[in-house]
Amino acid sequence: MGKPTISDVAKAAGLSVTTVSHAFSGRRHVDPATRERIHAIAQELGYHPSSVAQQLRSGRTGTIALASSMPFAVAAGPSRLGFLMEIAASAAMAAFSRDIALCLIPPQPSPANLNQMGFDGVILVEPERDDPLVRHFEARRTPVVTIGKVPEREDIPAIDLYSAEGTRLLLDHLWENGARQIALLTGASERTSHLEARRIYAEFAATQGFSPQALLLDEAKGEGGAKELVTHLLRDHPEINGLLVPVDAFASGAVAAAKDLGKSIPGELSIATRYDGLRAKLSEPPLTALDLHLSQLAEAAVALLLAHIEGAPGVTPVPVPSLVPRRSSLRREG
Amino acid sequence: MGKPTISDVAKAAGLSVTTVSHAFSGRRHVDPATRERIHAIAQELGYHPSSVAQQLRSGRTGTIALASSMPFAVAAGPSRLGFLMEIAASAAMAAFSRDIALCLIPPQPSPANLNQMGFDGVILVEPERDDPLVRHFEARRTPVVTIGKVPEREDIPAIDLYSAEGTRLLLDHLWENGARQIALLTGASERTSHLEARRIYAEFAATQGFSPQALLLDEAKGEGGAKELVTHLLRDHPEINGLLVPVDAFASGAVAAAKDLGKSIPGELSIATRYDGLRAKLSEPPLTALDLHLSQLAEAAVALLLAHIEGAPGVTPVPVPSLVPRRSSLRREG
DNA sequence: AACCAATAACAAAACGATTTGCATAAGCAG
DNA sequence: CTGCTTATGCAAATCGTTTTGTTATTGGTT
Repeated sequence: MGKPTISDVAKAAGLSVTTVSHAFSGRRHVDPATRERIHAIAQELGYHPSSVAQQLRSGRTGTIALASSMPFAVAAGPSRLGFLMEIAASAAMAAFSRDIALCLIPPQPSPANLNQMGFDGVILVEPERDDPLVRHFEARRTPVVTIGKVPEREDIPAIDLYSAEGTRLLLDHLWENGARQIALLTGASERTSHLEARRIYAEFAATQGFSPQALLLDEAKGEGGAKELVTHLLRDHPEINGLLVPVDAFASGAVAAAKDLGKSIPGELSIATRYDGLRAKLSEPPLTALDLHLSQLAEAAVALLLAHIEGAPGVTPVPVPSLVPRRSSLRREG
Repeated sequence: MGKPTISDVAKAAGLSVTTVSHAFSGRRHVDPATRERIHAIAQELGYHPSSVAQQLRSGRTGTIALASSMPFAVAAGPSRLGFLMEIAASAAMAAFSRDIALCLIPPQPSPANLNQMGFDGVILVEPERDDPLVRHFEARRTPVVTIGKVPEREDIPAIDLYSAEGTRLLLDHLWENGARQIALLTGASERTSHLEARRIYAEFAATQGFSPQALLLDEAKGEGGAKELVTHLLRDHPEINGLLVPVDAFASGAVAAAKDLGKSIPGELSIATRYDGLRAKLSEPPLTALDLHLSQLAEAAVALLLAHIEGAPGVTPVPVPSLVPRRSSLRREG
């Protein structure tokens, strides 16, 4: 025999299921003595209301999901500790404090896979233009909010990553610390953070009067691809003495390339990246990066999503990134 | 008008819901032409079967949960990057590849909180004796497997963390690298990993013939508590030249204490910890630790849980920890 | 022409709760 | 004794599927 149901309890108590239901939900008055008895019997039987049945009735699952459209190589990475997991931890806390569970959706799920699960809403991390997951959930009328805007979709509620501001912080820092020919390497996909980085970079180069070198690389190529690309870049353009590489996996590759070429960091080449994760911290030398305040962003995203589910508009202010200067870009005196 | 239901589709197609259901599930034959038409209409209406309704019918939610009974201070930690998240990432992948979603349950949930959500099973990380979460899920007849055995509960399927073996590895290493008076600091809770560490440590001290110094500390006290405790320990027992501190937050505290006292690491004091996470890697000096092969354990746990849900016994072999020697304990030549 | 098997679709009963509208009984004022 | 509340509890509909048992309809055999 499986788990006891409400009617098992009703039967055992000699009452109707209605009364038992009311005794549990408190939506209507039931005689205190009866309620007491019902609870005792339920306890004894080990009865607990089925959440699935409640969900069916109420139309709410009490579950939200967290997904990333980034390729696995970047999103999870070899050490599995990254951006996404940092957000996941905070989001789980934030959701849970509101009596909501958080489901993890690993990178690049098959649509068939996703259909099986019911969420009240989804937080999507760093979506790209025409993101397939956005399409998927919109088709299903599942509310979506994103961390990082969906390009050209101002209508989708989003937590701003302030990529323009962050990029500016990093470029200014590199410049102030003596880099005069700065190159940029971003992911090739059309995510807001990359788009903004390229835009701000172009502006910056124009303002400071150096000739821009902006490279794109497929994110799935990971560290190895970046190493190869940067090796060529540095060989072809020996004048480059600063490198902005927002994708941290790429930054690791860039460091490796510089080492291979015998370029000292930051002596001959300054490097900065975006996400201050394991890679930035453990790099030799450690990489200048941004504190994106991910845990606050995650909390804000949860709040925004829940507001969106409720139909409330809701604007959540979030912090702007701050600079974490490290050895990879500290000023050379020469 | 809410989301379209199966009967909306049936109505639009002039068919019965039965036929539509079969057209989707393929459990019975429906005329290819009709099926085609049904799919077209469903597509147009934006219909997708409600997973909640399917769950109610099938009795399966297709969701498992991951929970830890560790206090937040240890489990999530300041950086939110730890043990648990590393397991979470791998478990999510493993679950997803089997068409199952993984729900994150943050540390120390309220029981009321848990009731709302329906899982087919739960993976519990490092439970302690009489763990409240174990009790909770057992009362609900929700299948549970653990990573790290539940003390005195051989009946609960578990993925072995091989704490005895790991402890022995670390102790042998410390000894071989010159530590002769080794103290032990574990969490005060009764988790298998602590219990085994204490047991093996006692054996080891007896065998090697040094006088054991085994300290306990409430896990919630975190790094600060450990620093204070270790400061006293080192002051009272200047002969101690090795320290085994499995809880990485405590290990950070121990390093801080040693530095405050002006003890050089590893010159005057060798330190080793268990989990090779951010703390161990970023510590100065970096800490000798164990590679617990968490991602393999997580996968094994998922497999074990699913087997358990199916009612199959199933034994999953898992790897034994391996040593990651670092500067904090490298042999001094003196 | 009668019979049987296969095909295509349907009606209705689950799954386990919540919710609404009623029914019965008791208490009390007039 | 009638009428009106208040206190209890129940029956039945509902949520959106899946599944089982059945009914027509067809085509092929003898």
